[in-house]
Amino acid sequence: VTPAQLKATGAEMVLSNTFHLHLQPGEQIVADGGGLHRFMAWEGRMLTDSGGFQVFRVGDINTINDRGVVFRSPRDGARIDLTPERSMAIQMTLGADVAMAFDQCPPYPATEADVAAACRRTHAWLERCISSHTKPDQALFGIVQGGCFPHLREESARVVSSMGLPGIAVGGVSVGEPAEEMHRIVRQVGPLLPDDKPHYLMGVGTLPEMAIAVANGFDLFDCVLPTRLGRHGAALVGGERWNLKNARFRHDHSPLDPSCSCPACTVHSRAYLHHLIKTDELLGKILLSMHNITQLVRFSSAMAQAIRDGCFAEDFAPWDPDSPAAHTW
RNA sequence: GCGGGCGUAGCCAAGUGGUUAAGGCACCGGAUUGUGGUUCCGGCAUUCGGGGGUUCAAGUCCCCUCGUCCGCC
Repeated sequence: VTPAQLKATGAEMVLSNTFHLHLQPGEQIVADGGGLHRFMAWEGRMLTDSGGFQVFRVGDINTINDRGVVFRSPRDGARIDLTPERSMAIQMTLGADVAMAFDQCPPYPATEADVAAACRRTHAWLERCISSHTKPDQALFGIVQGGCFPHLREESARVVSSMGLPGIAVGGVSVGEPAEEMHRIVRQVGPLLPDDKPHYLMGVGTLPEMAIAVANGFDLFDCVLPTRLGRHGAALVGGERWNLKNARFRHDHSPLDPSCSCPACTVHSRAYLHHLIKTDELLGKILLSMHNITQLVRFSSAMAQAIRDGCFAEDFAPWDPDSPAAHTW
């Protein structure tokens, strides 16, 4: 979607990816283009991921030790050497408003010993990130690890909270663990974080999971889901996922979601969206992505209103007419 | 009229006597959680144009028939 289209959804912040931008086009080109905001013409806030997650996700790691990670570029096989210092340098060059610490995100499942080692390394790397981060107009957030082990989570939350950073993230979730595990971690760790700093839950997620997280003190999220679902033909409607490929939409000329203000819903029909998706038209993916982002923004606004009105809870579902928070939707 | 080729799912097809008839597209579902992004997974022919025969066994061989394409008159 274009920056103007994204702005129209009500979104205020964009996450950009250090790993991918480093591989292509390279951070120097972004800097030469006036920095990330100007390069992509996004006037709102921006955050860059550190690349730590992609290292674990993309695999093909040559070596990983206390110094950093060496792996092969999945794009052209080139050797990539990523350390906390290097990640900070790249992120400072990119110039987002928020940079993320370079962490080690263990896969799921992982042994307690492996997760404990990843925590130690993540904490040591965090100190190096702090030392090498010298861009005063850019915030640096630390990341809590600890997998599914409560005592490791608790220790990591304590260590990361003690660093005096302007924001704290919880990572190592939504990496393939059962949803209940993730909810347990969110409920445990959220309350352990300092009240006066933004809490960022990385990689989450679905609307119900955002509500659980907000109920436990989280403020910030990022997730591929709204756009990935959009690209694959699914729409978030009334708390459900609808697959627009389904034949039931072929003759349905009503609006996708009559209560939604996005272009997909206000100017097009379900039958047309179905047709665009079935014919693999780029416009279908764009419209559904915009719709899904709009739903996320709308859900966030509804949560904020419900908190002000004293009717917010973990099972927040404002689209349900029987919900005490129905008026926020 | 004569000679030859071909008929297998909605489409393109593999199969040349031996367990439950490849595969692809389309179609019908499902999945997707710190962006590897046109992805992944599952379903979809009790039957091979139709009929008869040979054989323990036929999509495969034989006969008839229908359809279709090519060549020659």
